[in-house]
Amino acid sequence: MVARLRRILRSDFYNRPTLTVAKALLGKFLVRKIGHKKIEGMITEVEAYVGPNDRASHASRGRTPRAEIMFGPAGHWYVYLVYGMHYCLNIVTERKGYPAAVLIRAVAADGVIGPGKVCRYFKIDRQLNQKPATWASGLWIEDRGIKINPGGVVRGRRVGVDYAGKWRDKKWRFSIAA
DNA sequence: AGATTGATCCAT
DNA sequence: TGGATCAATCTG
Repeated sequence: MVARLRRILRSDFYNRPTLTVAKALLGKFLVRKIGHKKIEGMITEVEAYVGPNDRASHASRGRTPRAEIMFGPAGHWYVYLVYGMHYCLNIVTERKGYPAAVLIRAVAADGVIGPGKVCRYFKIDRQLNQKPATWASGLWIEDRGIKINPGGVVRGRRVGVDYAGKWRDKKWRFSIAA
């Protein structure tokens, strides 16, 4: 019997190039703790939003109150409302002062679900915005020893960013091949 | 294909 | 202060 690995990812994991972090997050486990209950699922799809010039990123308009967290240190949650009804969950990456984050687009838990449903399923709302991804905050990511080999990763264009000019075609969406 | 929904941002 | 925009989902 193999010992069950459960290692909570720390800030040094997130404080690396965003594309590296995005790919490395595939196969990791998102864990939500509410009281004595836990909600868990494996991350299956992510998107990278990188730097101040990425027009698809909220940070491209500078340090606005909403995007400010993306300029902060790695390993913090960025939760925001889209379309007036859904929350999206992102984890801030790279060094303080460089705005970047990875959007958690899909998680395998009772079937694969999209970004709005991820937040509904995991009971994530703005209370978690700007909180660290630690046990204390009630939402973190664990390494459970699952390795995704590079051949099992699908690369594609990001979703819903047709307005983003030359940044539209960046293949910064990564998912686990079905 | 359209409705829904509201925070955010920018132009006025 | 008002209007356009939006990293989504559901319904028909």
